[in-house]
Order: sequence, then C-alpha cells, then structure tokens
Amino acid sequence: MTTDDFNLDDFLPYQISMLSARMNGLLSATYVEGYNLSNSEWRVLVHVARREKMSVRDIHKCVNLEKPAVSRAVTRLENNGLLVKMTSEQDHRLVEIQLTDAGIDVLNDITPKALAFEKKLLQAFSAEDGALFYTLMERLHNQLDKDPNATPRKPRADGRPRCLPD
Amino acid sequence: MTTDDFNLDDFLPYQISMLSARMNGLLSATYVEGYNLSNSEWRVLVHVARREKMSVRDIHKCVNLEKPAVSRAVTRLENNGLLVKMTSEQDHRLVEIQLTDAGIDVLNDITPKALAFEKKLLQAFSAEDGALFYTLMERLHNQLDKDPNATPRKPRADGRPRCLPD
DNA sequence: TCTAATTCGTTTCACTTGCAACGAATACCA
DNA sequence: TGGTATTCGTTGCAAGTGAAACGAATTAGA
Repeated sequence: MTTDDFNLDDFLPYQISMLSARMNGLLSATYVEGYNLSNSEWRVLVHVARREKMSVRDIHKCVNLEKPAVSRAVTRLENNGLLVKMTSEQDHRLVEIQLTDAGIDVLNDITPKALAFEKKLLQAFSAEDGALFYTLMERLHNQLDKDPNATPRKPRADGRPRCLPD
Repeated sequence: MTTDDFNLDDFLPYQISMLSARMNGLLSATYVEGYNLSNSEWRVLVHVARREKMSVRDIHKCVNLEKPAVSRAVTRLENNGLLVKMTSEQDHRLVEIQLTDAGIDVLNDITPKALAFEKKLLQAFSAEDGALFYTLMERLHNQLDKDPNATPRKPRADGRPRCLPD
C-alpha cells in the first residue's frame, strides 16, 4: 500500500465529516435567523423543552455537548431571557433550568423551520431509502460501539426512559 | 407542530453530526498515535502527497479547510520537518509545498492504519450496503447543492481533473 | 507604461471548545 | 458523628476556527 493510492475523497470518515459540515452549516442559517443562536444553544434549548427543571448534567448526558459547553450555553440563553436557572431546593448543587415564555416562542418559531429543512433534505430519498439510511447509520454506530476507545453514544432523549432525569 | 414533538435524536443533521463526531474522534487516535498530528494537519499531509509543488490555495480548494487553517497547518508541519515550503520561481506569491522523506515515512505509516480503521467500519455493511450508503450520501449532497446558501462542495482530488493544479 | 484591480498567503481578532482544576454541596462509611 | 469521596456546575487555560484585513506580488486595462 503506497501513500499515493490513498484518496481522501473516498474515505468514509472524511465523507461523513464533509456531509455533516455542509448540512449543519446550512441548518445554522435557520436558527441563527433573527435569534443569533449558536449550535450549542439550539441543542440546549431543544433539550430543555422536553421537561421542566432540567439540570446541566441532564443536558450533558443527552445532548452531545461537554459540561462546560452546556454551562456556557445555558448562561448565554439566560442572559438572552430564553430560560431561567434556579438552584434546586432539594440539592443545592443542582440547577433547575426551565424555558421562559420567550424561549418557548423562539423554539416554536424555529422548530418548524428546522423540520422543513430536514424534510427538504429527505426529498433526496424515497421513503424506503430514508429508512435505510437511518438503518445504515445505526449499523455504523454499532460498529463504533465495539471499540472501547470510542466516545460512548449518548442515550436517546425521547419518551422512553433512557435519558429523562432519573 | 408543537415544540414538544421535536426529537433531536431523530433529526437527520444532528444524527449525522453525532456519527461524524464519534467516527472522527476515534480516527484521530490513529494519526495522533506517535506523531501528534491534528485533523487539519493530516488532511494537508494526505493532500500534499498527491503531487509535488502544491500551493496553499490548491489545498484549500480541495480539502475542506479554510485558507488560514491550511496556512497554519503547513507551518506546523514544516516546523516538524514533514514538509518543506519554497516560494515559487515563476510567481513569488505562490508557495511550493512538498513532502520531505520524513513526511512520506509518517504518511506511509499512518495511511494503512487509517484504511484499516475504515475497513473495520465497513464491516458493518454488506458490499451492496456499503455502495448504497455512498450513493445515499451523494444524493444528500446533491440535495444540498440545490440551495444557493450551501457551502459549495469541494471538487474531488483524485486523478480525474477537477482538483489537480490547473 | 502606469494605475487599479486581483490573487496569494499570512496575520489579527473575536469566538468556541476540550481538558483539567476548583469550590461548594452532598453521599458514603467507619 | 466525623472525615473522606463523589458529584455538580463553573472557571481558566491552551488550542483551534472563521471572517476580515493586510502586504506583497501579479495581472489587466486605459
């Protein structure tokens, strides 16, 4: 195997990285529109919407963000009036994060746009291909799980237990 | 559409972002191993291997890196003795970048590891599924191309013309 | 030929990020 | 109960990134 034969463009991790960058770059335009939200802030906002009294740790556990990133995003969002932060009564280490009405408004405005963006993307696929693509991504995740050095996958945040506060 | 119905985990851009992050995070371990190369530096190194007398602009045009990122990566690689930089005779603005023997050695060591990593990932797929996955990614790229705000896709760097210095 | 526009690579700046360390609060356990 | 460990959120720090600006070199056009 000589070095010359290696072609970055066909290299799977690079391809996915490129696709991700393009896609998320374009998506940013959606939620930056008017509100100037960063990617991290949007993720936090979306996740906090799931439930009242979310803690920084809850968010960190579910969304793919480091603890400091969550902390800072929350601070910025609070400064912009989109959420409020109160120290928990039961455990003074914990912070209870909650959307404000303004935060809810913003989210209600942005969410449909984000979904429309996704929908437009998915027009590239037939219904079966769309499902297949998700399946294939899932297989790659499973393959990554086999490597102990891989970043562990974040649990799902939806209805099923895995991620809601214990 | 209420905000609560939105599930980040099923959101295509987020999913791809997660997959990319996990995959590239794990890959980094490969080329950091012993050489302490950053992602940018590895991309530059790989690309420079394609041809002698590569310029910063050539790299920027092909690899998905901003010009300043390329410039700095090249500087670091030069300081580490993996490539040399000479101003072009014909055009004094241009820089001619070229791997050193040390650079070639490093690349010859890392490349097979990177390919092995990719191969292991692809074990998640049957041969047909692998090809299909690439096809589906291609369709997503095409869909992104339709949006004028999307970052234009970098041309391929392989034998076929698109990317080699004009 | 002489000036203006363009190109190339670098630098600067503001911003984000990941990692480690820290103080405060709580849990654990002899 | 008292002392150690652990957990939580924040902060500092070093490094990386994107956008704009800049100087040097070249090209284009009057």
